[in-house]
Amino acid sequence: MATHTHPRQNLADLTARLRQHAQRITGPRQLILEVLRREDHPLTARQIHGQLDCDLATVYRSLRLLEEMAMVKRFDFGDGTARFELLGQNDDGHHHHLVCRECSTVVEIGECFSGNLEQRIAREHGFADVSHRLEFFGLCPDCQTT
Amino acid sequence: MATHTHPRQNLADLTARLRQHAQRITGPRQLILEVLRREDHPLTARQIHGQLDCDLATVYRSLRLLEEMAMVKRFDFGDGTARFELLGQNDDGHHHHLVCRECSTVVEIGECFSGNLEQRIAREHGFADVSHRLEFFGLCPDCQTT
DNA sequence: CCCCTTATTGCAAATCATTTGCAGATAGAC
DNA sequence: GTCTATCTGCAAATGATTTGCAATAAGGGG
Repeated sequence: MATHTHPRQNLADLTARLRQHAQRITGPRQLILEVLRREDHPLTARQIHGQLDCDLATVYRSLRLLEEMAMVKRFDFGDGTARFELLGQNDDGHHHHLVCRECSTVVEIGECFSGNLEQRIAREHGFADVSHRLEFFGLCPDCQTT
Repeated sequence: MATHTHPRQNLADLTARLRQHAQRITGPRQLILEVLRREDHPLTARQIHGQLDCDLATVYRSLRLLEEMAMVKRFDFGDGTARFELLGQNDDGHHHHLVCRECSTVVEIGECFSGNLEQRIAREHGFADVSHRLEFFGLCPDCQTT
């Protein structure tokens, strides 16, 4: 798959998708979608909350809802804080990141190793429905001089 | 406490490595090493603590110390709880796991995709010292029927 | 061995991310 | 506008992990 730079989706589409799932279009939910739409990096619940004017608990609840309806995808960079990205209409969101160990800059990685390895691993161990989580860590150009 | 059949390293070696780092050989630390040595899958701090008789905080502190001196490796299965495995003398511990989404059974995966992808990603984005974290998730044989 | 210094432990309280209970607010159907 | 199930805000609860501090023990020196 090429890079998964998801085309900016307009709010109307987003709210339409929300409505499809028989959920209410509330102020906080629209605001959260707007924030996610304008950023192209994974954001933490706290970062999202910082740009909004609603309760943190509501942000968490909304993100969970949006995740369940496949409108956002949760990523885990291993620092104990979840990050969220908006998903395109027919995007399963499968991609990876390259994260700077120093400044936490995030680069999106479109490519992924071939599914062969995954399938072989599943078969060898009798597992079904196998997926994977892969993230890269390193020092970004800016942090290498230090 | 039963001495099991897969003790890869003896306690003497482990304490020697501890001593090399000018750290004290305390009861809790030896006990933690014993527990890790007899298991061959990653354990949470709480699980380790359950087999011991010392404070949970001490387990966390010891694990952190052992991790810093490269005697144990920390893994993150994305469930918000760190797991730890004992490392061999010259083992960097780089390997992956296949985790059952239902029962959390863990299978160790020896192989890894070629470093080419990692190197290309590093070069393309100007990152240095790039590493990766990769874990597989699926349904183990036992959980497929249920 | 005993002593002494310093690392380490136990315990309780503190953090941090995230969740949950509940009463009051509100979106959307009628 | 009314009505009702869904939300939201707020506060308190969770669960993993960390930290402050006084009491304790490890290992070197005598």
